Amino acid sequence: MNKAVDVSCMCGKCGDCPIYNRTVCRAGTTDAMAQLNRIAHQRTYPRGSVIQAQGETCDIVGNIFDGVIKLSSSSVNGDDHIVGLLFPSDFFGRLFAEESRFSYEAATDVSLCAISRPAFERFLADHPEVEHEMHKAKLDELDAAREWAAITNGHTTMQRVATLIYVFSRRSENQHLRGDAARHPIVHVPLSRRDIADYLGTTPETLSRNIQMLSRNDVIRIVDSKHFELLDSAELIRYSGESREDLNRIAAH
Amino acid sequence: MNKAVDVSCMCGKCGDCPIYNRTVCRAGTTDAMAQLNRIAHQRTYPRGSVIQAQGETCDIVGNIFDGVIKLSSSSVNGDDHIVGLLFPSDFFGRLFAEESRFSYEAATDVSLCAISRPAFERFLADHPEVEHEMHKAKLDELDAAREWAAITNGHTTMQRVATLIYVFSRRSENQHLRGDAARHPIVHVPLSRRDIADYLGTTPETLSRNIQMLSRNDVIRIVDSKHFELLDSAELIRYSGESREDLNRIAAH
DNA sequence: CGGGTTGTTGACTTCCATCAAATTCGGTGG
DNA sequence: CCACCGAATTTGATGGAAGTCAACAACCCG
Repeated sequence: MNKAVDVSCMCGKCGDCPIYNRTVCRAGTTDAMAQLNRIAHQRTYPRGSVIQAQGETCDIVGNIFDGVIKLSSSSVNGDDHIVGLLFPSDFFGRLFAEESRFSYEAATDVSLCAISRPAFERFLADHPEVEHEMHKAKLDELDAAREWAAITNGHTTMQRVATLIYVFSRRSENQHLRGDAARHPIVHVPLSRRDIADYLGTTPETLSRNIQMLSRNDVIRIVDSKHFELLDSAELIRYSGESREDLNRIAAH
Repeated sequence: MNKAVDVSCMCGKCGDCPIYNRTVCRAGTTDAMAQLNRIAHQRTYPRGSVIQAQGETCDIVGNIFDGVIKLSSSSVNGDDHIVGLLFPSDFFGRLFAEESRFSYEAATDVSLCAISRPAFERFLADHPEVEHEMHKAKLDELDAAREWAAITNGHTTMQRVATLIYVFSRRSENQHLRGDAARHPIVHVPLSRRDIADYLGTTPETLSRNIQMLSRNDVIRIVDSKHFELLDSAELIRYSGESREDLNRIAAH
């Protein structure tokens, strides 16, 4: 197998690309990356826009550059359920399928590297070492999806809420904290209450009650609707009903 | 890419293999299959035995020949959740990972073609066209897992029960029906009530109540605890809260 | 023929979805 | 800058679905 070379991302402006060190961008050789650069292009979507609708033909795939994409399935009755969230450096889109079973929607403003699906499939056929990396990443994603399914099922809403906040606290850990280092970390959850509720399989009302409860019990402080100060990490873990190790494994994604 | 040849299954006794026409056994060339035959071997597990424990090193992978494997995640409190079921011709095991996040247990007596994981990974490295097929199969599995997660979340227990029975009715459709063709189909659900409950994210008690309810309303007739006569398919679909098309897509797996 | 497992039924309680109303927030134009 | 509007969030009150505890029946297997 060719040695992977740490080269530029396929987005085309890779000097300052923050996500260059993952899956696709890491596995390919310099030649492969050059090839990718020719077929990839940057795009942005405003919050709320649909990148790929459920049941439509799958046109594009790619890497998320910035923002959060929600992967959701909506049934006939109008109530939809979010089955996954995609973050920067995650791959989005459905390879090797004509139509998408889920919709990909921008939960925040999103910018991404897009590639035409057929073009990327041809690229993968030429570069099995890249497909191998994609395959491994998908196996991890499958494990994560199942792990999340196990959580949303066997647990109370409060446990799910606590788990979510903890996972997001780990995710935003390496970002700049407001104020001095001695302060408690600020957790940023860039989703609306409705989106969080859809992800956790509950309603905005019940979600709000649980968040307020955590606040009343001094586990978190609500800075604004999308920012929480984490006052008592150990207590949050207790509310989640999971062990710290399990939580960290989930957060690792 | 090499042309796929419709050859024998890797289990080694392929003349009468009932599952030869899927993923691995279909994608490889004759040479590849011969190579597989050398490293694969048949094995059987009695009902209830653990094929691969959660957190243990992943030794073996392979194809299921007969029986049902449950893929479950158990938390510290002892309550475990079934995150997936694997049927004949499904691939089991976790490639490219040192330890398994889930346990693979025989829900019924199981016989399978087993291959050492490292040996199979070397095989895949030599045969990218087979890895490509594995990759595609996993993408389908990921979709199915997410679809199931959406079902277990947004729906009532009765809807989940109805969905499960319908899916199993489609699955056992091509098997021999008892009695004459005019009779209603017999649905075989080879799982214990506890396993079904764990899969649906409920309790044996609630599950039992719902099954009895379907029986009282003449949707099904309970032949014995694992066999149901499907009296009114349309009514079952109504109870499931899904459209017939969605159900069939789910059943297609 | 017992004893243990599995499945069913009943009574009670808790959690959460629902409906409804109040409040806050974000943006827009005066 | 402030007033205003609509959307998002929070709070309150209520009913229903389902989990829990407990007892019982059916089944399997030695």
